[in-house]
Amino acid sequence: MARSTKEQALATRGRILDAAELVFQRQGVSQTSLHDIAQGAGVTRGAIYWHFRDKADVFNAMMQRATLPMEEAAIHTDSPATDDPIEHLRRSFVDALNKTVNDPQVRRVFEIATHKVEYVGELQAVRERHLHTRNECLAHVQRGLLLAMRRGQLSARLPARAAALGLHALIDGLIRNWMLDPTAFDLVRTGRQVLDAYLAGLARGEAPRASAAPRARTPARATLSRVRT
Amino acid sequence: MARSTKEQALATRGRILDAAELVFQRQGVSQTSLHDIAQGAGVTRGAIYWHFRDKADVFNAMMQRATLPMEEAAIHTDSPATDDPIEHLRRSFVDALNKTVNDPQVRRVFEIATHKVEYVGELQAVRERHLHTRNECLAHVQRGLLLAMRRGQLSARLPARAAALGLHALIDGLIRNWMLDPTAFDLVRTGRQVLDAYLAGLARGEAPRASAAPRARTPARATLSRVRT
DNA sequence: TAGTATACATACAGGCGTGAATGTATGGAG
DNA sequence: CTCCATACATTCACGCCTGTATGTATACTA
Repeated sequence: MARSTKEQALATRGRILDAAELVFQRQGVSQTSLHDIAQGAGVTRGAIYWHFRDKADVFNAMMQRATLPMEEAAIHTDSPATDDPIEHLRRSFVDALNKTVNDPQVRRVFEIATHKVEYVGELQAVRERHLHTRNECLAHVQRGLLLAMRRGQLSARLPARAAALGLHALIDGLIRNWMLDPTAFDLVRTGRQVLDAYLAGLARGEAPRASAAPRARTPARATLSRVRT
Repeated sequence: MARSTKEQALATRGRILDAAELVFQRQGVSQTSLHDIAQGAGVTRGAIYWHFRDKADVFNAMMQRATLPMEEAAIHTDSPATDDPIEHLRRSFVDALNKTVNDPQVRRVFEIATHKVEYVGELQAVRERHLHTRNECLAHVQRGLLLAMRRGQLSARLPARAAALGLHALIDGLIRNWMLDPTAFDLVRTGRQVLDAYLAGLARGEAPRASAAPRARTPARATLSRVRT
């Protein structure tokens, strides 16, 4: 065939990644041959081998294309030292939930990364990149919580790291469980509710100690009254 | 070779499943051939084809062998209508965390099911079984929370279903994140802390009301009466 | 003790996917 | 206008894995 111009080549590359997303989601990564992807993209394997080294390279490119905007957004939200770190975190998480629900590409790639790939061999590196990203996110959350503790918005009964771990696990677990069956519940609404519940728990302190203590303590209400859009 | 007695045959079957666990964990399910498993078990593919239909059948048997005790334990904890449902739930979850940390087989199979398999084709059924199990667990948790609400241990500000969803997501997310890097934090200790924090949040009510979405339509009070076991 | 079902091992045929090698036509630089 | 790098398409050889068919020796049963 004929050689195309650079923009066309880039478009071809994009179509290959688009096709990879769809086929990966349907058949799983390992059950997908480069022929399948090529067919989906309307090209031949030759085109794929031109743009990428092998299937793992296609996978990496696909992941990067989808997660880069997310990571940049996450990093972007770090700089502003707001006067209300709690609300800042809250909004970040709710945004993530919204994006998960509304952006089909994010959902596709997320599902692939969650249920349609085996992290083994070459893909192991991807897993470690995930871990690294998670740790950065965790550190970010931890800083926010620490700030809130200093300002008296949160009780310091449990360490900031543990609180951040829990917060992250809560959102991560919610998203994962929602992806299992998106009709099971409203991710954003439920997410807001449980997020608020967890933050409320952080605001007051620990919780029901071993024996059943019906917890009729002081309301300690004032802490989180200052929430805004 | 020679035919072995029934116990020996059963032992062979067990060795095949043991080998499958190890090889699946190392190479991933799809990258593992029946020859690999046979070699790990010290038999030939013929033995595997005698005991199982194909690789998916081996996988299912492996999953079932590991998860059956867990599910039975979960079901077992349902019956006693304790007078302290919160503490009951708390102990169940902490037990799960302990088991995750201490039982190497559970950890192996969990990691395989989480990161070393693609839920596609025949394995899709496994995923649906997971979902079913999760729903049962969720219903169980929900009943416990509802009971606690009726007894005044918990505020009924957010519906029992959402609270259960969050509780489940919290534990699930914690376990998943811990599996990513078991050295990152102490699962049981951190689990206890965030669990208590979340329950404390449930005990008091919601917390920061987001002025963003002032969905203060219904008094949100009726939720308690609307939900039933 | 003979026969049969069991519990495997071995042998065979076929398909499929990969990677590399090769072909080819065009866009752009000089 | 020429030439070369680009952007693919096509072809080929190889290995591996699967499923099945067949072999075989033992345990059980009557």
